[in-house]
Amino acid sequence: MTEKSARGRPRQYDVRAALGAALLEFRRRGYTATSLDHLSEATKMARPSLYAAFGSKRDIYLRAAAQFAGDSVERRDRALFDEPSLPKALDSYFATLVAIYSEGDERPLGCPVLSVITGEATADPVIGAELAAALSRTDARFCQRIAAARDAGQLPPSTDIDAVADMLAALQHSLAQRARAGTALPELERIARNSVALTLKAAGAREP
Amino acid sequence: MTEKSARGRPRQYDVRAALGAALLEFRRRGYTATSLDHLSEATKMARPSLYAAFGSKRDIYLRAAAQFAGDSVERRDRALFDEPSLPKALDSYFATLVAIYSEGDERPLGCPVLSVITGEATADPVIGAELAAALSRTDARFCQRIAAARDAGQLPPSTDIDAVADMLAALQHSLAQRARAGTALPELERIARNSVALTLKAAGAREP
DNA sequence: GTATTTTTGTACCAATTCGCAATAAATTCA
DNA sequence: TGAATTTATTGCGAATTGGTACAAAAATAC
Repeated sequence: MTEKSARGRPRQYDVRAALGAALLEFRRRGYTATSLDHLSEATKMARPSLYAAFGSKRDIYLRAAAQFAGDSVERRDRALFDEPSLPKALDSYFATLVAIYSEGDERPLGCPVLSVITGEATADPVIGAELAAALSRTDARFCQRIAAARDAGQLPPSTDIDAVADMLAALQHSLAQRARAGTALPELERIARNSVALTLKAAGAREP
Repeated sequence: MTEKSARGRPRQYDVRAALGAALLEFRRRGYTATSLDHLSEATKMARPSLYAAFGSKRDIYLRAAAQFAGDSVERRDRALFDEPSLPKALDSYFATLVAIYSEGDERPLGCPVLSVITGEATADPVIGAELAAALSRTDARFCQRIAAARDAGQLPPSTDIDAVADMLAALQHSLAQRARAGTALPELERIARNSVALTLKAAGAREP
């Protein structure tokens, strides 16, 4: 027996697809320069429908970014936490990351948060909080992963977890910035590999 | 004998001061969200006057950013190149940098380029080129400084100049991003000190 | 004093922007 | 079948945006 839908005219949009299309627009232009008309075209939804479905422009961004984060976090966490070897985990994580940053168009679009809302973060408190939260999440993940490696004996007991995590976060911020500036994927990959190797060297990682 | 001015009504604005005020507005809001009205108020110049003096909104940004870069490059180069000891040079350079990133308002505004135009870089080719050029200039400076340190015997002859420079550039990108997200100066300083120390350790720097 | 030049200031323009009101369309329920 | 509900659509409004035309103001030159 097919499930009966609720009353009312059926939706012509798919929430996930619409949010995905919206985020691509935001990534193409940056937050402010993406208009409701851009979003309307991309989602094939009229502006009032966008408002009814998702709320204001800012709400649309926040929901789209959250969906993207939710979709990609598993991919990234698998790379970071499922591999017992720290060097391999980091290489895999950053390879995944630069692939994400290079997705979407014929030229890289960078990070859906760092590359899209950085300009607006100071003047708009909600956007600023979103940027700060994104940075904090990344920091927390790297701290967690470095702590796990130290506890597994792959790093010295005296390892300064925060300092090493800061280096890895810096690499992530840099890759996003470079992707946004047009750096090609192979170059991003080279930078990631070299920097991971140097960071591990500095941290005193045990050879595998 | 006082110098006679040219014909015409005397200017009521100072070019340097106007461009400085304009850049502060751009740093406060990001590029697109800064309107001609914002710039007009900040510079105390009417919009037609802004056009006559500096050109379009984009021209204003580019000129203001160039003036800022010109003013701060000496400060930064002095820190980086005048100090023979690489660790001291880098510490001094990044201390200068985070001070710059924290200047301007009661909360840090980050980098006048990386923190302001990143969102617009993909859709506007001129802005994109400006972002890419800023990244390239930073890369070139770090490469030059690391090569000088290797040639002075402070780093091993086999040092991978590019890889080390990439790490330092990553730190700079990260500090800009963190400043923009509201990170306080003491925290930026801590991250910079720790990251410089780890980078030098990875590079095999000689103890002073 | 008039002409020329440069700058300032007012007024205006066309287009865009975000957001809303009202209505029509498409479904289910009673 | 009509009512209720949800969604889509058209039209609109107020405000903003980047930019321009033109006249007035303020100086020098003759």
